[in-house]
Amino acid sequence: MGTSPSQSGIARLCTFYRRETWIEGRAEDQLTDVSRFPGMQAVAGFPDLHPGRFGPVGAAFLADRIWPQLVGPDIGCGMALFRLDLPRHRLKLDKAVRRLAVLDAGAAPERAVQALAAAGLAGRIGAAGLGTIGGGNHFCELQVVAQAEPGSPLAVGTLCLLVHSGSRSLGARVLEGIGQDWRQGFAPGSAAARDYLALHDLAEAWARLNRRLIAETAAEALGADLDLVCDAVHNHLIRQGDLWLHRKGAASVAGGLVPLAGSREAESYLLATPDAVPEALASVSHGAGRRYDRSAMHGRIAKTRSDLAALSRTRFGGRVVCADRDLLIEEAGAAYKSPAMVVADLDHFGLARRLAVLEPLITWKTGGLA
DNA sequence: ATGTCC
Repeated sequence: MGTSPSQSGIARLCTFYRRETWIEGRAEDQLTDVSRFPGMQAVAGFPDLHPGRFGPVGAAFLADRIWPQLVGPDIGCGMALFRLDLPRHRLKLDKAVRRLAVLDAGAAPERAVQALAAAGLAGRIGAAGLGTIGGGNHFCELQVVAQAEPGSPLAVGTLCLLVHSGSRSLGARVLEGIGQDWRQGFAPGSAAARDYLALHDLAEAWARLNRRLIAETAAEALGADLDLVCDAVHNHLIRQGDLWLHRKGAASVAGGLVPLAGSREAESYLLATPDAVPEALASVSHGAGRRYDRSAMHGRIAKTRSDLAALSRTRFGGRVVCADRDLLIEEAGAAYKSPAMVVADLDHFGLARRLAVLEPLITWKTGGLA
């Protein structure tokens, strides 16, 4: 673990990647910048660290103030893994792709309203948009367990759904709606902080519900029952005594199990997360981390028919459904680092242990024209 | 990240 010398008034900064792990310099600069925010107590950087708009992604920040930009616009975004009771031999890939097209419409309105009420959120936040995946790096992926370690809750051959999504336009509206004052952070107890926290908590609850409804919609389309294995939020804010823990692209280990997303060309992982290293701020990586930003990918992959066709098939024999050609290129497997290296780093520092390896079968981004 | 910006 890399640790900066701690002095009075300077945050403790710990990084959890080995020397041989490539981290973009600009992301490390952002991590240092944030560690110098007034009142910052501790910062943890993980091996999927990469640059973001307001600060690094793949990090956790403990502060005596509330910094909405360190959570970002997609409040409550997270990764949820579900087990399906569908036997693999009954899965017909192309038929499943056709059936999953219902994902573009989101959850049925009656179901969305009912789920919102059951979650105690009726009248506090809208049901519109529930069950929609969104854009960017979000997806709903059908996976199969390829390897399982002792203690894994998932057996080899089990079909799963991994859902990566958040609060859609709700979280973005929260960040935009609080004006520009947030650039200096909010003092806890201030009216601004209370307003932000109330909306933040709603957006986080909505996002968790959103992931479940996406998975339920997909499972129903496949004729399968499902049960939740784990759901780990990675963009949020949570109180820790007198301090505030901000996570940006860093998964909470509160549930003891965390899904770590691979890419279209790399396996995902189920991790056991013991929370035994206080400097890691009860957080781990949530994915492989970007190697190339979105614009750089357009310079690396041509928008030819054959290149786009290649991106729609994976080395696992799977399918990628993404009618938005730009997004397909921006989210190509080549845009991401190796999740195996990320997991190796987390294991090296005692933050996570590999329980299962999952291969992608169908990645659903968007079937409609964007 | 955004029924987003060009």
